[in-house]
Amino acid sequence: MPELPEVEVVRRGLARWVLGARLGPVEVLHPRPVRRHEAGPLDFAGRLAGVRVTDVVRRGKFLWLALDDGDAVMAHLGMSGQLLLQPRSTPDERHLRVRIGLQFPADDSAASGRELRFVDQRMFGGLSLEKLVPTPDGLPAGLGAGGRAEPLLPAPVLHIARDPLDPDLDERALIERLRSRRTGVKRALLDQTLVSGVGNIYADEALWRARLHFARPTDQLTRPAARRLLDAVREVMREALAQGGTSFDALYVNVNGESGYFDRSLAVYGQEGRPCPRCGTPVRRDAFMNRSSFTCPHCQPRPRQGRW
DNA sequence: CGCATATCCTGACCGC
DNA sequence: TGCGGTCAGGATATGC
Repeated sequence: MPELPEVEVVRRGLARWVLGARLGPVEVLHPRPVRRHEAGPLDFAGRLAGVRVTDVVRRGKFLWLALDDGDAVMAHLGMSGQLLLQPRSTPDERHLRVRIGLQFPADDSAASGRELRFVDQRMFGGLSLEKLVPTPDGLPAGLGAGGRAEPLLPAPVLHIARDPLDPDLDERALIERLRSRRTGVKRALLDQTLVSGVGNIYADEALWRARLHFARPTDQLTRPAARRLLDAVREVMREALAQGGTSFDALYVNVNGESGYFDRSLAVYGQEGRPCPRCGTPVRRDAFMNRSSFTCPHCQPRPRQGRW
């Protein structure tokens, strides 16, 4: 499942290869992934044709192509979304949903002859055309190509909080907001309006590193504990990015949540019954929020009055 | 308002 | 072989 590190790998790939390209023609093969576009798939395709990509920006799990007409193509990969830069001759993927033609300013671009494909089996994700608006705090919206600070963000991203890798994240304020919540710490981590980019996998991995149980009430967290948790989130995301990012030089942009990182480096997520890498106690799985949470029962003891 | 939960969606997998 | 049930979970709408 694509969380922040996987989306960042895609952003880097796109920034490298799609910057400056003109979009079009656009073909929507399934209406659901463009459901956010009120005027419908045909309008979506028509409006994209001819615009030029000026930057590729990310906040949390949201990604957008800034366009030279002041709008942006916003993308969310949901659970199974992929953005692929494929040769036009490559046969359509089984779950190809949107095809976006690319015209490059120079014929010698390594990406010439390729098109951008949105592939998504389960269609929780999608693409939409959005207005770019200033951030409420006046700080940059996110980082684009070459580390450029972009001042604008798509309107639907306004309520999405800064992510742990954002240099403008106000960590002190976040810690106080976290501690003022009346819920369990994992629920808070997954709340994209508090801090963005964290999904089920990195939440479990960070909680394990910080030795916190997911049901620990947020208002019981000391400031140092909250700080350790945020550091753990950043650390696990940076490590994942380093491993997942090994192939972003290749002319191929891919995310399917099954990079080598997933197989090799997860301490607890998906590891039910396997030994905790720290103490050897078998990892435990609990149902939580209609999904699973993985913990080491020894390193992360359940609080007496936990909030699931 | 803050917090919790139902919903969307497809395909792999399992037991019968 | 087929069938029904379960599971995966990010964002959002709705409920309390």
